[in-house]
Amino acid sequence: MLSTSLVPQIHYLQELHPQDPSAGGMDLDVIDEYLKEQTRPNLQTRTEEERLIAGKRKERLFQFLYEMLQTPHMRSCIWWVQSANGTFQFSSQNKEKLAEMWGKRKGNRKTMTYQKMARALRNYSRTGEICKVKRKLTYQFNERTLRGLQSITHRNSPKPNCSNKRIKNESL
DNA sequence: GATCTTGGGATGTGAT
DNA sequence: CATCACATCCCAAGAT
Repeated sequence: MLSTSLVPQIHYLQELHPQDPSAGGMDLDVIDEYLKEQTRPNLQTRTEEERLIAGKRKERLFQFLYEMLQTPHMRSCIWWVQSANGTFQFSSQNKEKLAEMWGKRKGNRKTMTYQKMARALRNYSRTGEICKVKRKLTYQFNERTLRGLQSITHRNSPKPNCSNKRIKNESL
């Protein structure tokens, strides 16, 4: 069928240091190829058709981000600070790459930039899906949003249900 | 002090 | 026609 990878059934719960791991520049070529694929105008028309068939609405930004957070080779752009409470962080060096991917996926006319994507992210502060945390380039999914995304991602895998109430921000 | 990060108003756009 | 979810623009204020 098609490759509308809305639901990757991967589940990575790695708690890695909030250090920027992008210094390796490991998977950037893979990302580049991805970007090229998303540029094909043909793909976009097809997807639109399939979308209606599948009853799928356009993918939301927070869904895209969550998806990227579950994608190992995207760790050069974005990663979990604490996947349990939904805090994640962008790479200062590769955030534009990620934004570009977002823009291509949406089929925007101009190139998406981190500035513009972050603006959209700030709109989430009002509705609460995602909030900014004090740390640089770090945001946090709302609990409800996070649960929703998790349940969509793996509806079949049993999961250790850790009942964590909102964890206080680590002191900086 | 230049560059980076954050914040938000205003207005436009495509889809529903 | 209205609303939603950004996209685009732009400018200003902090942070590094």
